[in-house]
Amino acid sequence: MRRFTSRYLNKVDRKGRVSVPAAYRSALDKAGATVVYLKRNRADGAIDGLTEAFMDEVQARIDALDIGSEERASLEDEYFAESVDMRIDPDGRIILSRDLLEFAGIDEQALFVGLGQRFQIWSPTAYEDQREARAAMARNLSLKRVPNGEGGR
Amino acid sequence: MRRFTSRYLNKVDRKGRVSVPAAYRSALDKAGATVVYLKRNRADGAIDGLTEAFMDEVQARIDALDIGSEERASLEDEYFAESVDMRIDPDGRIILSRDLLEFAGIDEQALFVGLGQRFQIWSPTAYEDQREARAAMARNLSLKRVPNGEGGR
DNA sequence: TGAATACCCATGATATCCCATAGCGGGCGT
DNA sequence: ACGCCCGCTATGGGATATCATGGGTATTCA
Repeated sequence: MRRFTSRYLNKVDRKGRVSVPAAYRSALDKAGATVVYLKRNRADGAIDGLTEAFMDEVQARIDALDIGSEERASLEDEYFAESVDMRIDPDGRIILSRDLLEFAGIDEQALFVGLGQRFQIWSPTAYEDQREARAAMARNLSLKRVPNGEGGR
Repeated sequence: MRRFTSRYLNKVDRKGRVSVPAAYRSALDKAGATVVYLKRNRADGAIDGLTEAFMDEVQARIDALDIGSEERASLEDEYFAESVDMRIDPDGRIILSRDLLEFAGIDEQALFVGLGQRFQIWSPTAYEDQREARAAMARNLSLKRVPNGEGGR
């Protein structure tokens, strides 16, 4: 599996553990990653699952900015302070801290949603609430071709 | 872990000791660092935790400036004169001097904020006060691709 | 000699690891 | 084409290691 697709509804046990869907784990293995970055996404209230490779790219772009600039500080805060790096345990699970569970409104069940390069973890009800809006927007959008020399990686 | 992420709220005991979050210690080990530089950050009132590698990058940028320029002298002062190097004790703690505690307005609790290559130590209330401003700025920024041959290290 | 610092140990809470089990699906052979 | 068997996945529980924190004691330096 090369990218994150489909949806998986998994249980959160009372220790806060959730199984990462096997398909996602295989996508992560492919990238040589044993860690996942979980980031609060304040735009939609979900938890973003990001790969090490993605964070490396973010890091590279931030490193290119001026040290001491407010611009750099705010981006560092947005990407790193809002993220947690999680190891996937031997059984394929991660732990969602009380903090993250509360942020995303997750209690018993966590919905994994594959979005290609990244995935999200939602409270099932919260996802349902915004799903129609996303679908409606997608119906009115088309995918433009990438101009030469851009859209890297 | 390879970088500083997330936030950790730790207690400052009456000797001025604070535990460095285990994840940060492992990031420091990974970088082969035994010392951390603590620097008063006069721009935002927090304490910067900087690695040897980060200081090397600062040094490189300063070395590129004109020798004898006021600009260079003031940046040297800001980055080197303001920094103290801290040893981490066998239990994973550092001591924040009365001086530093006062500068950052920290009393009982110290908030560690991971910012990728560096971290900061804040008074929880002071951090809260400026957090929204940083978030707002981040929302209006995007991370541009690093042009070839730049943004190195 | 006194204050600040370094080092040692103790403790509760939490996370990490290990093992066990149930259920589903795929593959295989007949 | 059908059914059986095996392996993997998701999930639960218990044992173990690690972490943050507190206190005590030695040591250093002025």
